[in-house]
Amino acid sequence: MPARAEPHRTDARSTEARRAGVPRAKAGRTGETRRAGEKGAGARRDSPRRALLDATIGHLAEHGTDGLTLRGLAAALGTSHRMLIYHFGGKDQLLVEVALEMERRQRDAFADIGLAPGTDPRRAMRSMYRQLSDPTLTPYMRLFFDLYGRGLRGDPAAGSLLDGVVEQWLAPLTEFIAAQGVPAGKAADDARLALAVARGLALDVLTTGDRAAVDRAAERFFTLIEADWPPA
Amino acid sequence: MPARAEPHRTDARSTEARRAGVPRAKAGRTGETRRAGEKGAGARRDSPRRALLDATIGHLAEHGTDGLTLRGLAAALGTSHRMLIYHFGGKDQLLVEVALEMERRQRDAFADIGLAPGTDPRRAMRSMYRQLSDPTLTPYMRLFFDLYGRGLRGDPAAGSLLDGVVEQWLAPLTEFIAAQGVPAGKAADDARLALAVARGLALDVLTTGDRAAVDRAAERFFTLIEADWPPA
DNA sequence: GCGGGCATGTACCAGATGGTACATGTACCA
DNA sequence: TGGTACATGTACCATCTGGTACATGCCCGC
Repeated sequence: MPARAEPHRTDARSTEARRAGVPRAKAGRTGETRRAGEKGAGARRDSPRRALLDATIGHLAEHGTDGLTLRGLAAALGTSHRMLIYHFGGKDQLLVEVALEMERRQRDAFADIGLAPGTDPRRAMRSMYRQLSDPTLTPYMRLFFDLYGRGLRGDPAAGSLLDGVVEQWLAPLTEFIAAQGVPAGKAADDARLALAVARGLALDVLTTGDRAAVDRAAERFFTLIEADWPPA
Repeated sequence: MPARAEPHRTDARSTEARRAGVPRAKAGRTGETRRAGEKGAGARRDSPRRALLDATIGHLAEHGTDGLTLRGLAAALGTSHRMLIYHFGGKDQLLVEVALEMERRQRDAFADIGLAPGTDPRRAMRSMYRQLSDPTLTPYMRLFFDLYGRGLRGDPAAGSLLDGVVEQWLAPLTEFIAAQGVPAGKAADDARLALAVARGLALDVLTTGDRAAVDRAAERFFTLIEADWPPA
């Protein structure tokens, strides 16, 4: 009976709790149960693992996923690479988890963005844009495109990010646009276009850093598309 | 006097000649001249190197830059990793060269796209779009975003690609739009917007593969922006 | 026909990497 | 108080990586 039995059960449902410090143990559970084991069927909690994941995302947002090594990451987070393997099962699975979490955050971001019906669409659109282009998010945007690229490249670890990256945004956008009185088919096309604009401009600002110019281009888009909507 | 003196002079100006087979020697020149040397000041020609570079780009377009290893690449191209180091000086420099070449191709692509003045702008715009969205280019598009991501991530090797990715396209686009009678400032904003649309839709089609939907979204953009142009 | 320089192959190396083995610390529950 | 399961630290290892050393093939100009 070798091996110690370790966690990384990939249940990871956890209820928020961002902004954690690194781990430094205390409570929580996990349970790798590598080959045999598989006891303790519970879905207790997470905590060192959760903190590690958040810290990892923070680190990747800052430094990118490119030269990622378990040792380097661990050193930056104040752990040992042993712990990363312990909690996540390995490098690839860590990245999978990161991609999943990023996807989750994207979804949450959209939920928070407030498409409350009834608000002035002109206002709503611009407030949406303002929230998405918040400079605070820049590192995460970069990480988003980093993982996006990985997924495009075929990296299965980042694949999960790609799954809903277009469709998931299309649905609410289409709904919003249709609510402005635009016929269904046209609304769907407009939504796809709007998403492309958002992604394209995000790339632009990440590349050039010229926020003012990008803002102007966005404003042009809003103007163009509003002009096409039926008058309220 | 150790070392054999090898090429990778990074002159690489070469006059086209795409579609070469792998190398398999024959003529050409290069000349690494690592530490001392530096003799033969000429800018003779290229050929094994050129072929290697083209083949590398082909391979990267297919497999991405992610797990790239000199040995793996060399095996795929039918050479030894020794030769890649010989001709390019090392892995990083190879990637730099790839990025530079991709940037060159982008520029050429734009030049070929025919913004001949006098042609019907409605036609010109759509022909531009058709050329850029040619399915044959898909792998190269993917590689483009792959390198783009690397650059965003701070990889100095891919940095050269990033330098002009936005501005270089903005200039001719602005010119084209201004030629439709749009005032200068607005034309610049429209150009930036159009570029964002192009990049965003390209990402979309790479992700979803739904060419028809993307074409419809593009068409929506053309319609919107044309409606805003002064009548001919 | 021969010499020099480009091109290539073979062998090798030091370093880093992901992962494993094993010993141990620690908190909670019975 | 003792046990059980999670958490962590210390070594260690096989493998692979980029890069180097060195010998040699091969073409072209003299």
